Amino acid sequence: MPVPLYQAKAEFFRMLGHPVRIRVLELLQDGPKAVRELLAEIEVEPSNLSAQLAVLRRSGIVTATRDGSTVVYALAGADVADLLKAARKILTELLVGQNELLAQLREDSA
Amino acid sequence: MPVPLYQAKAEFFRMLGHPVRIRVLELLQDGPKAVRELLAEIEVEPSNLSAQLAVLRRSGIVTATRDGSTVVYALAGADVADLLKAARKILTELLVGQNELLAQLREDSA
DNA sequence: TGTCGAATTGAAGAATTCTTCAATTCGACA
DNA sequence: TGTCGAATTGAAGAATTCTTCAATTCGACA
Repeated sequence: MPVPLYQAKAEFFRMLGHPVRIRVLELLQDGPKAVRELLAEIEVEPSNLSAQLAVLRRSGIVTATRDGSTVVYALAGADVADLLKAARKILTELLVGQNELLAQLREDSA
Repeated sequence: MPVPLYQAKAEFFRMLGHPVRIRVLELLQDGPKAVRELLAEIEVEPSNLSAQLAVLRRSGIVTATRDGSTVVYALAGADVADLLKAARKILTELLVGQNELLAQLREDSA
């Protein structure tokens, strides 16, 4: 029983749908990072970060390797940059649209 | 108090994270579609589809216009195709990776 | 105006995801 | 071996999202 493709896609996007996970992926675009480094840049409890890293790991989009007493995460080679760029493009349009709406509302009440 | 960008991004991806919503966006790439047409192609209760369409509408990624007794949805101009293409690319890599893992597991047990 | 079909909405319970805490794993090093 | 720090895990409650039902809106048309 193969998972329908649109369901796999939905799960993929849901995996991206968390602020901490987004920040981790963005940080990893500059290269591998230890958990401690991530912790230093993201305001979140260690156990919470671990949980979010586990979500990313389970999806396969990142890999974790132990290096002495620290664990280093890296993008699993996938081209995350393109995805985030496409997302940013749409998001920009959407936010601009919302601002225009806001502006209209202001005019109406003026 | 502006919404942090990474939170806006996370909300955006969460908005995409539902099978029905993905299918709607894919169908709308071929042009505007009436709700009845969507309903004919997606196996889901009318009220459920409406709820998912409401999520898409609220995000601004689609627009709804009334045409007589039917309502027609369309992409709000945003370049959704690029996004879905980038997502498919990564997803393909991830699924291939999972298959390789599966193959290894089979070997191990052989 | 009255009625019909298309679509949406509100409400409520089910299901999923998040967050936090305490406990555990694992390697480094004395 | 014993202990420390780094990171993860399991569990439990809180929060969010999903699904379904019944009720409502809205235009078309008699």
